[in-house]
Amino acid sequence: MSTIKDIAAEAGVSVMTVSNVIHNNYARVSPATAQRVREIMARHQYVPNMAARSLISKFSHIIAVLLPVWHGSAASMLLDPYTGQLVGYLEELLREKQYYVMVCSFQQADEVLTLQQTWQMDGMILVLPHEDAITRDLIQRAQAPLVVFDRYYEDLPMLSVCLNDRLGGYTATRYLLEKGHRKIGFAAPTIYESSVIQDRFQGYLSALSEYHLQTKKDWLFDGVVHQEGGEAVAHALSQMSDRPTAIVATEDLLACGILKGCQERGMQVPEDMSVVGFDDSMPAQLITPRLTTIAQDIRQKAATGVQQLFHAMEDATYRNAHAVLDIRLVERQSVWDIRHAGAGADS
Amino acid sequence: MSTIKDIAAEAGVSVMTVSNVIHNNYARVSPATAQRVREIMARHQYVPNMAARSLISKFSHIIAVLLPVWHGSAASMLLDPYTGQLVGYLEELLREKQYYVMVCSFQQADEVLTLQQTWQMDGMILVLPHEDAITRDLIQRAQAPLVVFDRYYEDLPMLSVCLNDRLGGYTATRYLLEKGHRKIGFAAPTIYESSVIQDRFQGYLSALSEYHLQTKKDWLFDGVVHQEGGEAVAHALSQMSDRPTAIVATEDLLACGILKGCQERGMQVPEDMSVVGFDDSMPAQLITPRLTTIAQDIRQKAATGVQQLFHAMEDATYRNAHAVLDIRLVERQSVWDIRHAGAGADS
DNA sequence: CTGAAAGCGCTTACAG
DNA sequence: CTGAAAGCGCTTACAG
Repeated sequence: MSTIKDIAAEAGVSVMTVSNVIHNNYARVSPATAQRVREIMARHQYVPNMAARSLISKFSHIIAVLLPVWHGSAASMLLDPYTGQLVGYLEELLREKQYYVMVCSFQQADEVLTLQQTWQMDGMILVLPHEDAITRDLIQRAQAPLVVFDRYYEDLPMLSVCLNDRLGGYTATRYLLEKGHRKIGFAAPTIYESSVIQDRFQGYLSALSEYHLQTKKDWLFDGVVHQEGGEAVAHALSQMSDRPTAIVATEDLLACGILKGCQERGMQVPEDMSVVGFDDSMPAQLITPRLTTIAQDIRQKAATGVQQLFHAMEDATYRNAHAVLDIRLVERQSVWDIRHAGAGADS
Repeated sequence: MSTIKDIAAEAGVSVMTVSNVIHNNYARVSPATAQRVREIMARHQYVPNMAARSLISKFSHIIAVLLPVWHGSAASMLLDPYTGQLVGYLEELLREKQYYVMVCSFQQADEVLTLQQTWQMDGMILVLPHEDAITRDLIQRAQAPLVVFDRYYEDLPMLSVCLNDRLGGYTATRYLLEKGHRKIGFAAPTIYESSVIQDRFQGYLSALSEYHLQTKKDWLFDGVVHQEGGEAVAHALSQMSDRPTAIVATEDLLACGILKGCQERGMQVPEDMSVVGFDDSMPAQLITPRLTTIAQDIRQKAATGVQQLFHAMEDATYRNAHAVLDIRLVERQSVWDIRHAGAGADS
């Protein structure tokens, strides 16, 4: 609870000398004085007050991790294993750089702008962006550098970190095609509203077209989220006369719901229904059969976003950059090889 | 970016009048003035600077959510579905009360104390406490109200929110006994170091003793965490000559790992190995068979902790309270009824 | 190498 | 009902 003033008094120097010691301005303070002041600070367990520092220096070392509120409840977001992990890595990386992280759920862009001003936040990170309108609004009106994960807009200068989602959709679909599948469906929380899902969808379509195949309207499942969404897809599939033999799902939990729902409706998985997921998050290893999925390196993704953010905080002209990270297919057991009645894959 | 000074100048009043308008001190400012000032603030989108406010008022409205770093990596903590959900609810509840939440991973109590002083944090919440030594140190040296989830020490004044863990362990075990099981094992991340797990273990033992049964050293699995831990348990079980027919696991993910590991080693689940989990978190519904588990109301738990915290922030004498929340058994399909060869449970 | 002074944006007694 | 003044803990030019 001691202040810079107390330290200065005890050391018999001015407060500005103490300040210089704190900031290691060696040019401005003699080694002997520095040493003495440092000892006194240690003895008093002196901790600088960030409020005072922030008030005068205009930066706070606070980074906001922004969590959009979906469907009225803020709590669900960290339940999502992918988001939880991403936020965990972000905290770890930011802390290493001596920054503080505030997690803030929000519904409207205005709330974020207010928050940013309230604390003079140095930067912001948006994960799991929901509605386009709000996200665009935020990007355009943000008063501090903002990095957006998993969404981009070509017509807006912005900092984004995405996967090579087109390749992801393509790779998942291509893999199914190579295993002999010709009737392949696609399931996503929202096919047409998110750039990322749109890209995965385009990848899916382009893989199909390489085989001169087309999708079928019935095989497109839009607006399905998490396990419940997947189970709804399974229900729809079970009712279908001309059923696909495989589904590309844009989220592991969704893929798991499909697998589980199909099993519970008497289908064999993967024999009767193959599924490829996305993310390689915790549920992928939990489900039976273990999920074949498009994996991403979440730690690297977090690190890339943090890099962009710090670059932007140092350089006011750096306000438009799009990082596109690699994906890779992780083969497990959720895809049936229908060319010959062999097992899907072993791993 | 406008300040209270700008607003005051434009309104032709003193800054203190503006301050009174902001704080709704109706006794100290005429309605007409208040109205005029309010309009000007709205037009300028005036947002008070918390750093300045905090500097002078000694409180910050910041609550720290403290995440202990396990095994060197900070990121894993939010991966845990229970923790992720708890943190999500905490953020939601604190935000409703107009508080800001900083998530901070830490390794030593000192880091937390420094952090608290740095930002003059009003309160702190510790989830997922790890080592007793560090946790006790923190409790004793904290300079602001601290609420601890899922751990308590009887010899220390502290604020804690736990489950009725003894009842939880008892209920899980008793349920297995009633289904005819007589050889029942127990698996936990750490049986002897955590008060919570110790309570569950006591509950387990007391249910056994009601049936005049004892546990066996081989059937106690200590130090097993998450799915990998569960798979290690399954491996050990598969090698065992005198194997238990059921396991009480103190964490859903651990329970899932046991189920999955047993399946992969050729056992039938639940026929050859029954499992009861703890938490009723997301994995419980994902695994096949769906997990019978001791459920807790995480939202209520979060709310109880927040209540304690605010009580403590308002009343400096409130520094010792232990909330014990109810549990309930959720019957699903992971327990086999071995009295007659019927199915375990239907739901 | 060291210090006195001004000031960041706000609130809190104290006067009127 | 309204204001002038002091000050929270710190940093930033400016002098010496």
